[in-house]
Amino acid sequence: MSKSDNISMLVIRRLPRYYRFLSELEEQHTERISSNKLAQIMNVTASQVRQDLNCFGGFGQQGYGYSVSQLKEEISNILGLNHGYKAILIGAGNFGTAVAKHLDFKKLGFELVGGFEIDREKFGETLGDIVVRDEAELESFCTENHVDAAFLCVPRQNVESTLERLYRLGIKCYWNFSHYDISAKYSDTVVENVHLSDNLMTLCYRMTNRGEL
Amino acid sequence: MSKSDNISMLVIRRLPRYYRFLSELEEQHTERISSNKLAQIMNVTASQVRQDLNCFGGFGQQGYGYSVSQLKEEISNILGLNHGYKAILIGAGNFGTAVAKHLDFKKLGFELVGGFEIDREKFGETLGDIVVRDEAELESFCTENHVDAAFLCVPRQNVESTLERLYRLGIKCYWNFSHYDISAKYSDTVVENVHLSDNLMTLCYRMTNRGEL
DNA sequence: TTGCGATTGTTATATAATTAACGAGAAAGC
DNA sequence: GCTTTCTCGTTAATTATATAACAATCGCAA
Repeated sequence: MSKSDNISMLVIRRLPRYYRFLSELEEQHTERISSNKLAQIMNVTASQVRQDLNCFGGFGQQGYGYSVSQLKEEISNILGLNHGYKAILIGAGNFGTAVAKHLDFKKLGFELVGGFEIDREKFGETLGDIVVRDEAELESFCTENHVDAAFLCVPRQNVESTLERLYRLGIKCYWNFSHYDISAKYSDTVVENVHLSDNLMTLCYRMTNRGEL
Repeated sequence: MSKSDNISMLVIRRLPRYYRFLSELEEQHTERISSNKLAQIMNVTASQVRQDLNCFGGFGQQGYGYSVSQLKEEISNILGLNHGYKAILIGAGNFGTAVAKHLDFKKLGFELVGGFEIDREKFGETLGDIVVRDEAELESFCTENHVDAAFLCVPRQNVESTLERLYRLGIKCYWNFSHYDISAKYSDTVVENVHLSDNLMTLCYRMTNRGEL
């Protein structure tokens, strides 16, 4: 499928950004775009745009540029946004709720199929498309329903035990909101972390040392 | 203050992670740690640990290693976690609420001093330490109170106008949760983005291509 | 249908980041 | 107090990433 089998994570992490800008261009009914113009809008170099895209194939045409809709489609395929991976939400607290309600998972390659909580007061609550279940039902649910990934929105002290249960159930893909490093512990997993605290500390650093920018 | 004035963002972004692991070590009453052991726990190389830390100073001692509490303190100072920057929350929807309630800003270098919303039903609501105000009061509030940064939790279509108002008020440090690229537009700002959609798409890619890991 | 301007894909170069190597200095044991 | 072991700080080597350069190719106009 891909030209090279060894594509840098840096390139991968830029793909959603390309996708985002291409979506905007499409909304504005722009049909074609050159690497130069795209680079200008995105505040990067044209070289990088061309080289990034060429990791996956020659989507452009000399003298013309790239077709916005076609390129967007290609990136969507590369990312696998059409897969509709089945995901469950673990933890329906403030964050879990916000995540479940806020995002359009269908457009992001996923389908949210269930949510689990410890707090019995929340059982039966509806969050977007899903219903909050008793966390004790996790095992039965996952054996009856195919689940590809878990969105971890539990407090840090509960992560390790939850993780062990999920791992035993064969669920090894995590979107991790908790203040805990999964990847440092389990190596055969796929983890994307959203470490909000880390991110905010970085902002703090940059505010403190902003003279150097 | 720092040995070199040109420290890579990659190093900076690793600092909160060091801080996190050092906090854990401190909780376990570990007094000293070698770069080797720390690297092992964090799943990185010892070389990187030593070189990262040495960007800011020689905090260790040959034959001994690093003092956990001292090193943690040093990193805290480097990040500027003691500053207590005054921040306001823009948008008290699902995400804004979750962010305001969930995080311990004091420990992260900030103090949340106000929240603003369009939806009048939310005016007067309490979120953690703050009260939700009418967004129309933004200008008066910011002239009466010193504000260093804004946490942007508004939907994408409202970002641009909000941003313009904040910028005019002299607030140029943003923690951005919206699906929009500030840094590509304003250059004299400090922005940290939490692009959840981008992050989830990356997870999707990695699940789709996990054979290559 | 021919030629010119535009823009890609790709190769070469420059820059940055990571890892390895090692000398110097401190602690701990004898 | 001497020696051995540890472990840092730092410099050197390697690897990875980003930028620049340019030939090949295509649309478009004359």
